[in-house]
Amino acid sequence: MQLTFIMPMYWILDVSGEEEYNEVEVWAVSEEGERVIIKDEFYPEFFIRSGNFEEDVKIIRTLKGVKDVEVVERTFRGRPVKLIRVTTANVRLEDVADEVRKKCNHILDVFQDDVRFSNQYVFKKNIIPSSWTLLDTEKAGYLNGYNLLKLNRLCSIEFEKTVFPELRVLAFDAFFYSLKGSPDPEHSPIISISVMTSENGLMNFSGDEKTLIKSFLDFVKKFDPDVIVGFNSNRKIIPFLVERSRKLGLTFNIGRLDGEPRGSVYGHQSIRGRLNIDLYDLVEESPEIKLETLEEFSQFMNLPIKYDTIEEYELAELWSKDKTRVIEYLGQRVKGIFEIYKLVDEYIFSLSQLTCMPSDYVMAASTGFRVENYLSKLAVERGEVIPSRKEVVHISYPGGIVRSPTPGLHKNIVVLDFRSMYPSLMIKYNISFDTIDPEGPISIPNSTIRFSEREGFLPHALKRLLEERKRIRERLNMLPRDSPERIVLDARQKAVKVISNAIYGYTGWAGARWYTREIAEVTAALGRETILKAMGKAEELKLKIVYGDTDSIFIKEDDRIKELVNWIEDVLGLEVKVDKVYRTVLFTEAKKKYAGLKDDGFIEIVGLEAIRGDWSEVAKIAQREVVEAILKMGVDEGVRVARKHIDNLLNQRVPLKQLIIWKQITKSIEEYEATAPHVEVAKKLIEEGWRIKPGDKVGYIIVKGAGRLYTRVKPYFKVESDEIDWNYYIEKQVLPVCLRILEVFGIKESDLKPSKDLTAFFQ
DNA sequence: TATAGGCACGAAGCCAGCGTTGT
DNA sequence: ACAACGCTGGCTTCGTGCCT
Repeated sequence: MQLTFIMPMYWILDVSGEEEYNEVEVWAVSEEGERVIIKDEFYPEFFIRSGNFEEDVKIIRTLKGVKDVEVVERTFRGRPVKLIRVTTANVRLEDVADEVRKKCNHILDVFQDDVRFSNQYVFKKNIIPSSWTLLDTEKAGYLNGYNLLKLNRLCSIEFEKTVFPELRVLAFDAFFYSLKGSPDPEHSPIISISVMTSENGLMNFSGDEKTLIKSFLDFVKKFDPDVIVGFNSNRKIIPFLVERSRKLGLTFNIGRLDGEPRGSVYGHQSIRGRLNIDLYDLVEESPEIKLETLEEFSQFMNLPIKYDTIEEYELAELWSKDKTRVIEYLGQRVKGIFEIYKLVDEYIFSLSQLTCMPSDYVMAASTGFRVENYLSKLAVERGEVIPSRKEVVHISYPGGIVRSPTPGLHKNIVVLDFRSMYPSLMIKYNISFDTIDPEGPISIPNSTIRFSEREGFLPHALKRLLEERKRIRERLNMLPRDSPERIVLDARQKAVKVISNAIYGYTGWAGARWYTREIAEVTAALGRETILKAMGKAEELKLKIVYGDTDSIFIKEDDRIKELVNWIEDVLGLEVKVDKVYRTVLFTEAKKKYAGLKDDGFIEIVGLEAIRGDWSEVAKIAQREVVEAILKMGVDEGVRVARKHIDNLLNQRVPLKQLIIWKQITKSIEEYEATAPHVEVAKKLIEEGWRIKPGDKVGYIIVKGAGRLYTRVKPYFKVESDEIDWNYYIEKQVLPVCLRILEVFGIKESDLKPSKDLTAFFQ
């Protein structure tokens, strides 16, 4: 019988635990806004497939740390299996698993010994982080001023309550003092820490270092934030503050219980009882943000924050000269961090709910692990055992088809897009690791692989995601534009899309627990078939195809497009939509590069140098203007614009900042086989005390001189204007990118460069 | 603690061919 | 006369960052 008394509802902030003590620690916020710790007992488990159950069970029972042993039924990749379930107590799971591997003689497989304690708990108890949950608890005392509760029973998750609670948010950032090179906690003091909260506004801590740290920590304690948000806090700021505090004999305890932040999985710094969110993680997954700076991120989010940017190399010097300006800039940064956070929190919590990862972890985790967590949760729900992570060799397979574009200008081009092509194909053909069946009724054109009819794990996951997205969007469309619920729902549908779009790629990822190359391969093959069939039909209908890539077709506007769309939906059984219409679109000979003019006058540039992060600003601006001129006015205007930019360089009228070329260091310096300009710059910087790790970007300028390019590069902040090799920027930057566009219209290099007869050039 | 493959394009690296230079 | 040297052009490989 269902009890009807009112049970308190909590929003799950964070789940963590101590495996050795079988103690789970859940931090939550009640509906009334009280912050509580909820403790629960939990015994993690792993599974063994054995060749001799009787004997192995006997041995396992004698092992230290084994609480319970039972033979259970599960499925593994869809097939029923009998497994030994080992429940452990007072030990680390992996230690018991290692012992089992050593002592038992008939082990065929071990499962789930590598699934983290808190994950096991969340999956098994069906707890959804960042969501409202009815909990049956009893009071068990106080801890550091927080009500400590003991969990009796988890009741139910309140899916209907979508709006998140009011959390206390603290944005922060810090500057360190280093005259030369990157700061290091051993020698570089903390200059200043700034914080911003909605209640207290902007605050700054400067002055004596020890006092500064103490007052910052005091403030954190007093304000008691649920969320601490920074930019580059996981990899840089927090580890630095922890180390530096230690050096000064202090403990950087910013958690709700005593202790320092702990380095955790995915490079995340775990702060007890609080969510530690690093916005840099979001920058990394937003390809639109090239330089990955906070300034660029703010701009990308359309925030009207003005930054008086100070770069790292000039910070120390400026600090001695003008402290106010440095503190001012730090304040601008913190404000930016705070404002950005307010725009992305719904998305973060949605991803957290979906993947069942606490929100700070889900931010730090990459796409593959988010997908994997989502699938793992589903697996436990379905009695499917989670495979271990194995090291395998990956052989790549053919992917999508790209059609060569018809070069030139095209008027009125319709872009037809398949809706979620790969997910749809996986659903349509029931493609999954657990449905591969040589005798199965579902055959794949041009392939020997076959699938069974019983709904597979991945199609099930995908259907759930697609239905969820549809449901959310239906609800969303009924709500007023700016309503909080609508914003939450919109964030949620985006999160769902991210996960469902990544499932195909996940199956082809060698690091995945459910890595199944055949699945990815056959899905890609079906994708190729689909687009080829669609293009064939388009041609049959006498439609003019201009270009196509993987799941999109660019077609000259025509009434028969409707017919094509219907045919694709009826015959191929897949959804297509008109994604956009270009009034004019420009193609060169190259694939994956074009520029289109939309009806509203907006110019969309795809793939061209103008949007790449590894070209100088001057070249990017020049190309963008040439493209715009051609699309809006004509080729002559394009030529004029290109000449103007070349002329600017000839007369050295371009600001140094526009000459910087930024390139990423993608691996450790020793691993580079070839000598490259950006690597040489990195080497120089390292010699001078800068720390450069993979993922960092170096900015350089080409200076005058002879020989290889890598002998003529300098870090941008060391270049004097009389050293600049202006000719390089003409010949190797502006000219090639402009010519790439103008060549399509028969313009040659000589048409852009000043001839001996100057009157002809400046006409 | 890397979702996948396809593609363009610059610079380096290598080699053959050829002219110049020094002995 | 001829080896040593250096330049040039053609081709391949490395490296980055984009597209769907």
